[in-house]
Amino acid sequence: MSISTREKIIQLGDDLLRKQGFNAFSYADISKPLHIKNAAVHYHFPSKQDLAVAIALWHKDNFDRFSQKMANKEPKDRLKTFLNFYHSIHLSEKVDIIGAFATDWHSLEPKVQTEVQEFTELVINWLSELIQEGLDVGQFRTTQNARTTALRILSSIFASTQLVRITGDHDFTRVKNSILEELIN
Amino acid sequence: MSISTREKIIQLGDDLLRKQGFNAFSYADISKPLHIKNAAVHYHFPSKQDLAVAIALWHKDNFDRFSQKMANKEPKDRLKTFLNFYHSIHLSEKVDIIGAFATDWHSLEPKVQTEVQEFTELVINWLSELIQEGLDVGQFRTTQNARTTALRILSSIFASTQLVRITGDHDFTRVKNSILEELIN
DNA sequence: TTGCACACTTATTAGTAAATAAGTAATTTA
DNA sequence: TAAATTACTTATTTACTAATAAGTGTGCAA
Repeated sequence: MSISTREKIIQLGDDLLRKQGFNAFSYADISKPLHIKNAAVHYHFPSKQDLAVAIALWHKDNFDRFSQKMANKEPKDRLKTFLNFYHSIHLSEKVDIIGAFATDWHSLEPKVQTEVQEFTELVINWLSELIQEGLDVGQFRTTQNARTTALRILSSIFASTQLVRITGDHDFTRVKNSILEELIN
Repeated sequence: MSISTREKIIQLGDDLLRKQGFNAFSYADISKPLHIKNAAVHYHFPSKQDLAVAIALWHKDNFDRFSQKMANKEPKDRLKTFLNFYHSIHLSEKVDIIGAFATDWHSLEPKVQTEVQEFTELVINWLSELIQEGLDVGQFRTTQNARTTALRILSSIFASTQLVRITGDHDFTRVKNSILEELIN
């Protein structure tokens, strides 16, 4: 089962969005590497905003699969896998999708914003539950409530994918380790 | 002493950069509100990259003045003022300049990147010193070293200016308070 | 008073952007 | 096997982009 043109466009669009920013790539940047014409991209995604919606939905689907796969693991391991996932984002020179959408927020149509909002809440809720569970079983410690802790972890780690573009590699590992050290008993 | 056209361009450029993103605004977005022609903007800043350099330098100058003004205050108050400054960024619907530059990093020329790097190190060093001082006088507590704590505070607070565009207002105050509660003895 | 720098405007260019209409070949369905 | 449907290409349009060349008026300096 080979990957469809539609999927290739979404994946390349996601790549460009997170490497360059929503307003820094064009349909030509997608059509050329795929050896198709710009009109073919418009066939699958009439407007760039439609492509943005598809990218957001793709992330929701991926995250759903991810959280299902993690469901039976213990909180500590789920958190580590989550942070390792961000490490791979960093290594591939991308930024997190939430930050990429957020900085371009005012150039996104409502239909895109809604999908991004739903995806973000998905991630925050998943993190909050994971933290609450870790607190309940005595694996984690924190003086804050679960959602606040989730927000701090999420913001720290996704900002790091941005910050290390400026300050360099070593700071990513620093932040990642400090999140684990601070939380895990 | 009225504000010069050059300064007006820098300030409006900064505003647009942080509200819309570097690739989402044009010289027309600057010239129109200032009632000048697009060529007048090019007179002061031949290329958009030159404008970006000027914006970065402007932030460095501002931060220098800010840190001088704060020099005699105690660590706790310096940190609170710093976080309040980010609160005002959030209220004006902008994102932090570091994140704005970071997501558009690959569309910036080396001369811009260098200025942004210097500004960012300025902020991180200032924060690190403030934290170290707070630890020394027993005002703060943390299990991490000063730079790591600085990175976590900076990333949390600047990511929050982005994140709350998606999740809404209340989460900013949550994160801000949690930074203070966690650190201050 | 002249000449020259400064801060612009007028006018234009070359390039790129997203988007669309119309056509085509291959596959699927009725 | 005829008629749709799918997945494109060809060709074009409209709009906007950063950037530049050449000109203009104002004020200061020699």
